[in-house]
Amino acid sequence: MYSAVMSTPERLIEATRALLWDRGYVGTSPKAVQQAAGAGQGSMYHHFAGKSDLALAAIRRTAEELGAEVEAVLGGGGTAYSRIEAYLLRERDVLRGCPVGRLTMDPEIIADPVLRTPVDEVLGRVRARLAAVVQEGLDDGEFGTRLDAEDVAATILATVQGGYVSARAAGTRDSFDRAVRGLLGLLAPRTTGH
Amino acid sequence: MYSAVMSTPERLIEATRALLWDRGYVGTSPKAVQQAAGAGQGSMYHHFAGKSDLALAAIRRTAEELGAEVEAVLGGGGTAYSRIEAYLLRERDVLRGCPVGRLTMDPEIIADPVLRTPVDEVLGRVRARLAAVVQEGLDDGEFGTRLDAEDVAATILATVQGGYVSARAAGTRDSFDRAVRGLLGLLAPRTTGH
DNA sequence: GTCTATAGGCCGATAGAC
DNA sequence: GTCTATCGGCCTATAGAC
Repeated sequence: MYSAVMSTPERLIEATRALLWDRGYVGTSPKAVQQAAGAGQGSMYHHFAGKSDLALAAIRRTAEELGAEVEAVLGGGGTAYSRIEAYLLRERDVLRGCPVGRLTMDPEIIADPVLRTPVDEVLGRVRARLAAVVQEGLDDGEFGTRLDAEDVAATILATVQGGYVSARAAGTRDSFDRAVRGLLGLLAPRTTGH
Repeated sequence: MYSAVMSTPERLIEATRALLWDRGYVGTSPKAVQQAAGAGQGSMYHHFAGKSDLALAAIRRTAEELGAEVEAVLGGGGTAYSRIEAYLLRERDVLRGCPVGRLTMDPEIIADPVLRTPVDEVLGRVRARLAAVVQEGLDDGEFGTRLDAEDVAATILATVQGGYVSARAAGTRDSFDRAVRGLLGLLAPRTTGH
């Protein structure tokens, strides 16, 4: 139940965001949204055309928020390695998973270009931002040679997204943390050679 | 609709496996299973106690199959690197995602220990198998030094699971392939040093 | 803007005939 | 084993009063 200081549309969007995160699109019903938002049936349909319209507003906001958070971490100062480390180690509710990545498992979202687009766009932006940082690191000789920045960026994003999967399967964030440590180990500047 | 040469329970399990893969647990209804299996309502409830019982049979079989496939690839000959490469490059229906990993996004599966256990177990076994191969590679000096085999194994599994997420978001397998290439680049024996 | 009433259909399951 | 009938409840809206 969201605070009454928020407008009804606001509360509906926030309730939908939380439900999409936890239960996905298929598992989220208008009725559940209304109850969580403290709004009536007629009220919801007055402000939004229907379930998919409400989901679109929720997804857009979640995507926007994620994009801003990632930019805040990757746009900071320090070496490329330290910024990637900061991205990988940033606070996460690991067992809850990624509010955006989770949506890719929903067939109805993947099948609908309107709903899929914001999901595709943020993940694409995160990947591009990671690639830029990796490229900086390559230019500065921070990482091993002969690496492709776009490829490594895809690996970093995938490690995070897949880390959630492992962690949720196990019921503990342990495997997420392991995956991140493993990746950092592979990325780490090897000053001693081998 | 599954071939009539299969018994009714067989057809029900196979239909459930396909639906769980594509639509998840929440998105899979007994009615849809019956139609796909060509079985009636009463028939389904005669062979299985209900939706979760049927899902359990389906999940167990899918998990078993995945475990065997992974073992076939990782248990083969060649260097550790080449076996990991074979695992990463094995044929996959990338846009369909992982039939096991997908289930971790289902709150009802994660919340039910009976349904979650087979999911947790296979992914755990895959990770352990990967770790053994990585350790062999470390012992043979194939990889950079100072790496933890368990951590790297978690990274490999996560890259695959997360690769599916990226690919489904984009609607193309491209980012999956990139993530894999990036990981192989990071793992690659660097004979030239840097 | 919000409410209640109503709709047709699916949900997951049970009962009992054949 | 498989069938049809039936269940209470939820799904996603729509309609129209207030």
